[in-house]
Amino acid sequence: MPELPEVETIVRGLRKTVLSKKIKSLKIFPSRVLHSSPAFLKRNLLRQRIQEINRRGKNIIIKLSSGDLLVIHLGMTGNLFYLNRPAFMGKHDHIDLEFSDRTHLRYGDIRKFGKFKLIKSSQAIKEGVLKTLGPEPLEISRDDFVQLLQKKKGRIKSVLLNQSIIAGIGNIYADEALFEAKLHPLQKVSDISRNGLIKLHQAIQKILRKAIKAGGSSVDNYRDVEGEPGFFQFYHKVYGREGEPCKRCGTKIKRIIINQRSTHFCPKCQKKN
DNA sequence: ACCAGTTCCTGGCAGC
DNA sequence: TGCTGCCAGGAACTGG
Repeated sequence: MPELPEVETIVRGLRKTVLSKKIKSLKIFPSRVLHSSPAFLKRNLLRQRIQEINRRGKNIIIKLSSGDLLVIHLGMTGNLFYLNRPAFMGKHDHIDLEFSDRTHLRYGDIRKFGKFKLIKSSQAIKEGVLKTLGPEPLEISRDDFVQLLQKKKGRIKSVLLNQSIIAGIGNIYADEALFEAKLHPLQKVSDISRNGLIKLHQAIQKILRKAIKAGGSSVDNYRDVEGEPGFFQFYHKVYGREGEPCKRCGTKIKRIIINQRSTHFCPKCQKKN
């Protein structure tokens, strides 16, 4: 499932492969992942150049030469593949952009939880999707992070998953960061000490940086734009390790459900206070 | 205003 | 072998 490190890896891959290319043609297979009509997409994508590729939270933002933005969210199973030769559209492919050098960028999504949307430059500032996102976890300072969380209520795991509080962390990295910071996922944010929040800030940044270096985690079907898997899953200390020994103390890793999400933690290392 | 629960969607897998 | 039913979860939505 693409979270911040996977999306960052994809963005870097896109910069390497499609930056400054010109869109020559496109194929569209309408489905619920398309949040813009085929006619609107055709009108605004054809003959545009890829001017900039950025990430905001888990969103990929492609700026076109017109100034319009292509905003892509990969949901659970979305993918963007760079192809240097034409290929048949797969069962779950929704969009294929062909560039003037005859290479392609293909967007697919098996479970259709993703979003593919074109935003006119004039609407970009008003656009809610990106406006409601919290700060970037790799950019927020220690003190701003502490201040931000101190104002929040609820359990720490739910807060980390809430994109309007902090953007980009999903189920895997929330569990891994909480283990790293030795915080129990059910701990109320208001009960975490200033020192605990500082440790959490460090833990989040450390885990995300390491995961980006590893090209993300390929637990399900995640692949980068060139089809390569990430390898951070080999460094997971709690996620997907229910019943296995904690790498720190040997206690069996526990799995519970919080917000309908599996949550993995070490009951000995991560105590509630 | 806030929080918990429900829904969308499909492939993979366990169990019979 | 083939069928059924459950599970994975990001985010929008609903109901209390």
